[in-house]
Amino acid sequence: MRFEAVTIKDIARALGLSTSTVSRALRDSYEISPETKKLVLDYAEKINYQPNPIALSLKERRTHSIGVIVSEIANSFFSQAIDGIESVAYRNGYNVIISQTRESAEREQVNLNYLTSRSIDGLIVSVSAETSDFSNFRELYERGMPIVFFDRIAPDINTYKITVDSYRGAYDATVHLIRNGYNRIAALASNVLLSITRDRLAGYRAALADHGLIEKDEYIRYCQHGGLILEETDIAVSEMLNAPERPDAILALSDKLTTGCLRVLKAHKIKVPHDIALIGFSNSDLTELIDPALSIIKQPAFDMGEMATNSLLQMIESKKPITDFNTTTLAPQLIIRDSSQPGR
Amino acid sequence: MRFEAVTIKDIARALGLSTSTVSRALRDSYEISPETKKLVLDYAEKINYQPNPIALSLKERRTHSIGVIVSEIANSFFSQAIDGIESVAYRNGYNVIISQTRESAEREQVNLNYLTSRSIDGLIVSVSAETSDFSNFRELYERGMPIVFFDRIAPDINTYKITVDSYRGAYDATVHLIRNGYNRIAALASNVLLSITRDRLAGYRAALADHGLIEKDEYIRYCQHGGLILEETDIAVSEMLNAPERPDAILALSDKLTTGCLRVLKAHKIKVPHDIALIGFSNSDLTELIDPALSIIKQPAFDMGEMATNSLLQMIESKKPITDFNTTTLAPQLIIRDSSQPGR
DNA sequence: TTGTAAGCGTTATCAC
DNA sequence: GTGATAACGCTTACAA
Repeated sequence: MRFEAVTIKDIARALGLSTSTVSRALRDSYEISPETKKLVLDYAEKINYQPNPIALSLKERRTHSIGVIVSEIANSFFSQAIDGIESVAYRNGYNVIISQTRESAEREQVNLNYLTSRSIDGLIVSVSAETSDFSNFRELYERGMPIVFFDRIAPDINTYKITVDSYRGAYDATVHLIRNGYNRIAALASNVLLSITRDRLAGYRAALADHGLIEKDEYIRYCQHGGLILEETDIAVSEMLNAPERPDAILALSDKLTTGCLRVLKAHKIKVPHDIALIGFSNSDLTELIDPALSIIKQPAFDMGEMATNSLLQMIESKKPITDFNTTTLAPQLIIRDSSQPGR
Repeated sequence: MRFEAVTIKDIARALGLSTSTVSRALRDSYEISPETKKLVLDYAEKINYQPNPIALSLKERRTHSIGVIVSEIANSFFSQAIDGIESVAYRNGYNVIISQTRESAEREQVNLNYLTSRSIDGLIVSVSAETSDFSNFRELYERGMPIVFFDRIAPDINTYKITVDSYRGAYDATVHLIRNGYNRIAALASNVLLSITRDRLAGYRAALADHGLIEKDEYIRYCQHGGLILEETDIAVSEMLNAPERPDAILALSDKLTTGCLRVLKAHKIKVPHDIALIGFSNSDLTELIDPALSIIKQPAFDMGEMATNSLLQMIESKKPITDFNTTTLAPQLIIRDSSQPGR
């Protein structure tokens, strides 16, 4: 099965011209006479000529494609971010090539090799939960591949980064819990390797300290696979519940963990917020419909995708190398609903 | 900013060989002596040679990329389907290029032009809600581009199609409502142009007829943009509520419409299922957490993505043209929870 | 104003 | 066993 294509050569042959004349006529070059132009243009139109982007890519050494690496497409945060990426790419004539790591560093590496080797002009990445070694990204970057990180960033690579103020999001959410009278606040965290896990935990800890609460090890539980497996979340939450002093509130530090935590609590017949309050990072559109209406820290995912893409395109299209990179830190949105307030 | 690449030429020059020898050595050709092979392979390894996929594409006239056109990425059903598509593509060494129509036929057309002209080997499509004219797809298809449709299909194009039995899904859900004592059942539908809208409505109507219930025009409302705009859903649901005899149950015919309908009902302070029962098509993971736990018709989105991609790859890689296409119809899953049962 | 030829990176065909 | 050359589709010096 093959897609049969019309080429410049076909036009040239049909019209008794050379390929270069046809090429120039198609690009409306000043060197070509109006008559020839019209002739070529009309004929091209007639036989529905479409330039071959592959040939152009080979010549121009750019593909007008950008690669995207995320852990999981079917996830509110990432699908919203990809939505933003696609929007900007579309407006600028770029294709978006998607791949997912499923939180595996190994798969991330394979995807990286696969996407690069010049079939893309640039890369937008949110690293996998397992990634501890960023040398592959660094190496690629140093060899000239424009890369922008968003959300889960590579700390030591000097390029554009789009993040939200995770520290503040966790801090504010924790303070909100404290103000509502909770003082045995647990944190359900993703993989400790992730930049965002560390930032969010730092915010949580700072809020506790600022309010004279003592941080307890048994109140912090990690999920290596970011809650991709519900069982993992189940174990983590169960451990919290079995702590000598059961927590009275839980702060969940990622999308999957927030809803996963609620699922586990419901399975244990624990009422939220009556028995335990819950607040967490989430980007689902449905959190307000949930029972109880979930208090969340929401990230501007769509905007992050847009901004990451704008920065990337700037890097790709800049003539001179960019050295002055900045990290854009967006504000998370704290949305208080029922799950984190006593008496609801 | 440019990605500097190592080519076969560089290797040839460095080793004092010809490019053809290097090429053959790299592909482990029997014509090349073991010593030369080792020399080339070692050097290629050392300088991290990666073949240029663009050059290969030009030569082989295939890109190992497949295009995907959906209405919206940030939608449970589509993101799960894309997940399935990416999985199969990844296993088979294909890239996935995503674009979204946002339910606009015009944008669909632009994306189509943009993706095709041979920068992809095949296309997976779920048409936009607005699409009434399939001639662009047909033309492209007849010119040799492999296309597979899923979910929202083009009825008259003879190729692989992956759908769910929408008729049955709607039929069974309606019967379920009837058996639970509801007899003023309304249907909240997406754009009437869509194949799935018509199929689902047909199932709904058949169930009513089979149980001696009379279909009423005022119980059927359409949303032109598939509920992409909440306002549209609000108007449709409000009209239903204002019918001379208010419906006692609503069947929502798409993902966005199901949750949108619940949102509107809640805004109107209408209790589900006490005042009005609700069941609808949905692929969200969170429906069981919603208040009330939503009864849904779920589509095997991930599987559909996988199957669509398998069929497409078969078309792409088949030597002889395929003529014997089949339409795969998967069973929807009816999940009964609280929103559609009286006394819950 | 138009044509010729080289080049983008690779492989297939033909020579030697 | 290895090398030259042409070709994939297109653009662009350079010639005419």
